[in-house]
Amino acid sequence: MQLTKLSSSAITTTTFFQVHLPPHTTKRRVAEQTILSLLTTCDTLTTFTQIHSLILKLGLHHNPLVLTKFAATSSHFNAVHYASSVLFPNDQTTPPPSHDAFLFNTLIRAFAQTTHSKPHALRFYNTMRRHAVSPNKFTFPFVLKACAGMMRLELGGAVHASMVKFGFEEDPHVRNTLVHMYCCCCQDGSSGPVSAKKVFDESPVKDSVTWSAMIGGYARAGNSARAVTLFREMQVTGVCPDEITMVSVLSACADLGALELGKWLESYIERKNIMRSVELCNALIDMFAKCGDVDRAVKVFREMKVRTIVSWTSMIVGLAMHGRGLEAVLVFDEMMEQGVDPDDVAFIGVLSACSHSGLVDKGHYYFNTMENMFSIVPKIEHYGCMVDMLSRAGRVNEALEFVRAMPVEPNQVIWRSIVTACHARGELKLGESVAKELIRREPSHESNYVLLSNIYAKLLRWEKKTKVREMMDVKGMRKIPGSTMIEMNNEIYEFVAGDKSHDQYKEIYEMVEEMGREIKRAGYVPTTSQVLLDIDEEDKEDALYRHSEKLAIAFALLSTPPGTPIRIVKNLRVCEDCHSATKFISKVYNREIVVRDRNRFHHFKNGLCSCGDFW
DNA sequence: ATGTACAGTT
Repeated sequence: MQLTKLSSSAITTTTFFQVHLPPHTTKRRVAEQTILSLLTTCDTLTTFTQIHSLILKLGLHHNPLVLTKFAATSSHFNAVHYASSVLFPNDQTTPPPSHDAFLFNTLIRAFAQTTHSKPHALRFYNTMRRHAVSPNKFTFPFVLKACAGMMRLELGGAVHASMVKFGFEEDPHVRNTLVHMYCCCCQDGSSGPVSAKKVFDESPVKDSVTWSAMIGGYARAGNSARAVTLFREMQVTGVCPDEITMVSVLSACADLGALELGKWLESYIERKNIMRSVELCNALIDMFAKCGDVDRAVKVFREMKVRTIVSWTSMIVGLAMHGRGLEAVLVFDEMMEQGVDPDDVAFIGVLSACSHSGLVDKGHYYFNTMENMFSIVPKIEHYGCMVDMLSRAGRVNEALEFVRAMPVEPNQVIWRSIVTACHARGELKLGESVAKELIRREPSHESNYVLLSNIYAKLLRWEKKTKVREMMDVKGMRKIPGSTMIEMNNEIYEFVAGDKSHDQYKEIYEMVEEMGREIKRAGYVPTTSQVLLDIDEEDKEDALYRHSEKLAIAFALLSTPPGTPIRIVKNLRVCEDCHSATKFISKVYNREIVVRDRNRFHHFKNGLCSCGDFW
């Protein structure tokens, strides 16, 4: 019998032979083997359905091996009803006595690992409990993983309680997954991974997985400083980090924009012989780009032997972030030439590269390519990139036409990018009406008020501007305070506007005064129109001098030898005045100043900025 | 069992 030759087309032949096989013969073992192999190569739902009926016809649905394999395969097709009918063929409520925890575990694991099947993993866990099948220590990691993927905190907590009841809370595997579950479930909460930290702290034995889960949890929750601190604590305890720990630490480092830390991490990876997996290299590319050393990111990228779509996308986004949009699209083309198909994220990357570098024609080309060549249906983000691209290029009317023609409902992000363009291009009447509409629809979003207030400032309508300000006060809203971070001697310093918490604050303010005098002599004129307060011009200049990035730059000028490049990281977009002042500072003090904005870099050198004032 | 890229902006 040549039934081991397997493919979809072999099914019919196989069916023909197998249905006629008498039970309990040696041939029956062949049947079992055949089914198992067929399940391995099963790649379409149709094939899977055929195998399903085959199993039932052959009475193999009591065979634990076949059952287990079938259950696992069913998750690929989200075929929960098939799995149920094989598990409980006669009676949907009572499983045969042969169904033990192992079988349910297989099923739960299979569904927990497939993105869209996680609810079914929980369903089978409930079924298991309903039938009083006792879970064992292998059950919990799978169930917790499903809870983590669906961010079901309450459910996760209940599973935790039942885990304690069954006495598995001491198992290191289970505990690690528990930490991970609590980390994943708290991501939308403001309190951070508190429950996870509690389990973490109470774990008597912590291995690299325990630490990775916790560090990754802080990094994903946006608490990057805490993630890095935890990594330092890990080193003290002597547990050696693995490449997965390092990916999380690098991601936190990228978020902080701490280049010195990042360089140290790379040498640490080298020193400890930590495996440079593709994911680790991807994290390095992202980190170097977001910390301002995009050339080093390119170096890592070029030295990689195997690249994934994430590697290419990180490189494209990295280059775009530094205003090197042309290089970014070249990398995108190179990727396609090498036969790597871009995904939707890669297209977001290349479209935003076009948008930030004014490459309107290329943007249109890639947008069309996405649908025509790769059959990727554009999402709201892709439309957003296109609207932003047209708006930035000063083609506000075309942007509006694009919005009208697109098949999805525009969201607030898209309207805000139009208002920003109106502000920059002097289309103030249009900007005002769109901003008002935004406030009407989304009254709790601070940035809508700020946008409207900026437009009134440009129109010199101070009374209206004050009114907007009052609306914000009534609702108890505040502008997010701007802050600037700078790395100096292995410390990270953070400045906010008018900050006086620094030890050397007097010297810093004197330096700011001096900087102001020097750059004015070189031709700098303060841009006072952006100051939100309705005060006289001289006070406005004063308010500008207190901006956090000027404080950080003054601190850097005081603390580093002449000629050293200065790197700072802002939490918001750089303001017009600081952008202009920094250009003059780079010339007058002969310093290269690298500023990381909320979403991109400005390299100031000799009075010019890499963004070409296009940002 | 733990990990990487993602439109606008204050």
